[in-house]
Amino acid sequence: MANLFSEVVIVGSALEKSLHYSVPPELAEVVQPGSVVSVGLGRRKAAGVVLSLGKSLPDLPETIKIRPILAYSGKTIPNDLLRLSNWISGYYFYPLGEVLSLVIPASEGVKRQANAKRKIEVETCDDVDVCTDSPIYHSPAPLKLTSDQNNAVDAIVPAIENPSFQPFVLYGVTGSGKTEIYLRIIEAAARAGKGALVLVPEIALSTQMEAIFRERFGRSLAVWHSAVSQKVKRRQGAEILSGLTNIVLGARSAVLSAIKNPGLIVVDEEHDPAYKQEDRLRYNARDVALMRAKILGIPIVLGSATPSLQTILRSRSGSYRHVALPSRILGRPLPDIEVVDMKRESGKGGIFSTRLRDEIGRVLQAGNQALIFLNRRGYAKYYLCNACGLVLQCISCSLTLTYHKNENSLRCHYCGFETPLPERCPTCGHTALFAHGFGTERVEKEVGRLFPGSRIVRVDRDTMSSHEKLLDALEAVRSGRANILLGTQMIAKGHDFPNITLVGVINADAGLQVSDFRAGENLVQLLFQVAGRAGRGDEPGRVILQTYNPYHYTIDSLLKMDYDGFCEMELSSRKGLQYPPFTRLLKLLVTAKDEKIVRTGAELLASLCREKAAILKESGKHIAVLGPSPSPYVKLKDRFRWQVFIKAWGSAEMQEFSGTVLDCVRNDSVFKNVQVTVDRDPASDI
DNA sequence: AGCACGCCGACT
DNA sequence: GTCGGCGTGCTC
Repeated sequence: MANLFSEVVIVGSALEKSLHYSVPPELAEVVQPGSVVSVGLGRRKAAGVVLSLGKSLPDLPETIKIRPILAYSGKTIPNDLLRLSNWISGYYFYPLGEVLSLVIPASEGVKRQANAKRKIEVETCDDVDVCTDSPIYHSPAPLKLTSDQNNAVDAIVPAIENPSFQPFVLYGVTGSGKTEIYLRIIEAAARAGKGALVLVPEIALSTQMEAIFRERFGRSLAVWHSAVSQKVKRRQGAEILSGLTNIVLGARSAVLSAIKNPGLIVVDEEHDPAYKQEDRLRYNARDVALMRAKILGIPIVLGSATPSLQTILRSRSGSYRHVALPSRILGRPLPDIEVVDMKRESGKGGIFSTRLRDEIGRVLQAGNQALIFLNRRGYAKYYLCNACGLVLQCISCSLTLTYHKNENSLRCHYCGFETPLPERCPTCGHTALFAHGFGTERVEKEVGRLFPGSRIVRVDRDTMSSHEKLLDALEAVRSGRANILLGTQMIAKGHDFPNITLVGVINADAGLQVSDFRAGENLVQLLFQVAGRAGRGDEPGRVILQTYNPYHYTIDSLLKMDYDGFCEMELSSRKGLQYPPFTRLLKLLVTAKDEKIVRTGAELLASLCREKAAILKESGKHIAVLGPSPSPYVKLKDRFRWQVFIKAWGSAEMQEFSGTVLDCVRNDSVFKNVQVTVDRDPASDI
C-alpha cells in the first residue's frame, strides 16, 4: 500500500502555510480532513488540523524530513466549519491556524497558547446550566401569535423544511415579539431533525433569552458566552460535537460552534456593533454567520428593530427577504417620545431637567419603575486644571482619565490604569483641579438626593463585576425590589421589564461629537433600543430625551419613531460621500512603541498602497487610498497608532488589492519594526 | 506563534 | 570568564 500523507495546519500558530506529515497505517482509516491531530514541530509537540490527505507530496526542500502524525485526538472539525475557517482566514487576512484555535473548543485538550497572556476568566456560573432531569421537550407555550407573527413564521418555515440559503430580515419594532418567532422557527428546525444557532450581541441580553430558551428546549440547548466557565464549556463542547445538544445560544464566538446538522441561524439585533470583535481576529459575527448559512445552504434570520444600513440596502435590492413586524404584541402602543432642550434649562450643566425630574417623581409615586440611561460610567468625565488648562490623561493612552468617587481614583477606561486623584496639577502644581462632565456614579448620587425614598440599582461595568451581580440586579428590577434602573449600554438592549413606564435619556447627544461617519447610525439604533424599554407591560410608556441638539436629524427621527426616514437620509448621505454600505472599507493599523517609527511606517505603507492602486487602475479596477493619518486615539497601551484606509467598490477588488499589499508588507524588511493590523469592514475609526 | 541560534553588555 | 538582552529565521 502506498504511503499516505497529510497537509496539516498548526493550531494557534501564525505560520502562513500548512506543513506535511505522513499518516501512520493505524491512523489511515480514522484521520480525515478536519481531524485534530498531534504532531512534532521542531522540538515541541503541537496540535494541528488535517486539511487534506493524499498519496503524494509537493516538491519540498531537501532539508525537510517528513515526520509522522503522532496521534489522533478523536475530534474532527465538521466540514462546513473547516470551509468557514478557510473563508474567515482569507477574508479577514488572518492565519488559518489562529482561526482554527478559535474553532476548536477548549474541550479538545489543546493548549491555547495564544491566550496564555490573557487573564483567566473567573469560573462564575459553574454548573448553572446543568440539566439532569427531563426542564427535554416542552410543548410551545400556548401563546397566540399576532397575524404579523404568523406571517413571519409562515414565510421562514418553508426555507427550513426545504433548505436553501436564504437571508431574512426580521424587521420588528421593540416589543413586537421577535423572540417568540425565533422559538417557533427553531422548533420547526427541530421537527425537521435539525439544530439551530442563535447569536445575541452580549451576555446581558442572553441571560433573559437563556431562561426562555431553556424552558422550551431544555437539554438540547447550550448557552455559550464568556461568563460560562471553561468546565461547562468543555462539557457542552463534547455534547455539541456528539449531537446531544444541537441548539446553541451565544455571543459572537458561538458562530463557530460545531453544531451537528444545523438547519437555521438566527442573529438577533443584527445591527449591534458588539458583533464586531475589535482585537486579534477582527471579525463580524453577523457576516461570518451569513457565510456559514451560505456554506450550509440554510436560511438565516437577521432580527432587529433598527437593521444596519448594510442590511437595509441588501433587503431593498432583494437579496434579503424582508419580513416586518410593524406593531407591538397585544396591541400595546409604542412609547410617547418627548425631547427636552437642555439649553433652555435654568441650572446649566445640571443632570436632570425639571421635566424629567417631575416625571420620575410621578412614576415612582404611581408605583411604577423608571429607567435612566447614560452611556458613561464613573463620577466625572475628566479633570481639568483651571490654572494651566491641563486635562489629566492616561500615561499609556491618549484618553482622559475618568474620576471614580467611590475609590477616589482616576481611571483609564481603555487600559484600566488607575491612580489616586492628585491634590495638585502634575504640571503647574496648582490646586485648581476641577471635575467636569458626569457619569453614572454621579447620577446615582443625584438620584439619591432628588428621590430619597427610591430604590436604585446601577448597572455598568464598575458595579457588575460578575455575571451573578448582573443577574441579581436584573432580578431586583423584575421583582420590583428596585424602582429605578440606572445604567449604561448594558441596560439598553433586549431586556423586558413590564413595569418600566418611563425611560429617561440623560444625554442623548453622547456619541455625536465623534468623527466616525457611523456615529449617527449607531446613536439612532441605541436610542431606539433604549426607548423600546418603555411600556412593555399593561401601562403605556413614555421616553424623555435630554439633548443640546433638539433639531438634529437623529433626534428628530426618534421623536417621530421613524427609523425608515432616518435610513433614507443616512443612505443618501452615504451614497453622496461614497461610504459603506455603497463601498467597502479596510483599515490598515500601524503600531509601534516609537512615535516616529509608526509615522514613517504608515507613510511608507500608504505610498506602497498608492503604487499598487495605480497598477490596478491600469486594468480598470478602482481603489482609493486614504491617509495615512493618526488614529483618533493616537496612543493606546503605550503603542502609537497611525492608520491607512482602503476603499473599494467591490469585495473582489478589496480582496485582490489587500492581498497584494499585505504580501509586500510581510516580505519587505522596512515594515519589520512596526505591526500592521488588518481590519476589514471596520466598525469604528478607532 | 514558539523556540532556536547568535552576537554584544553587567554580574556570580 | 558566563548569564542574558531580544533581532532574525525556521518549523513538514
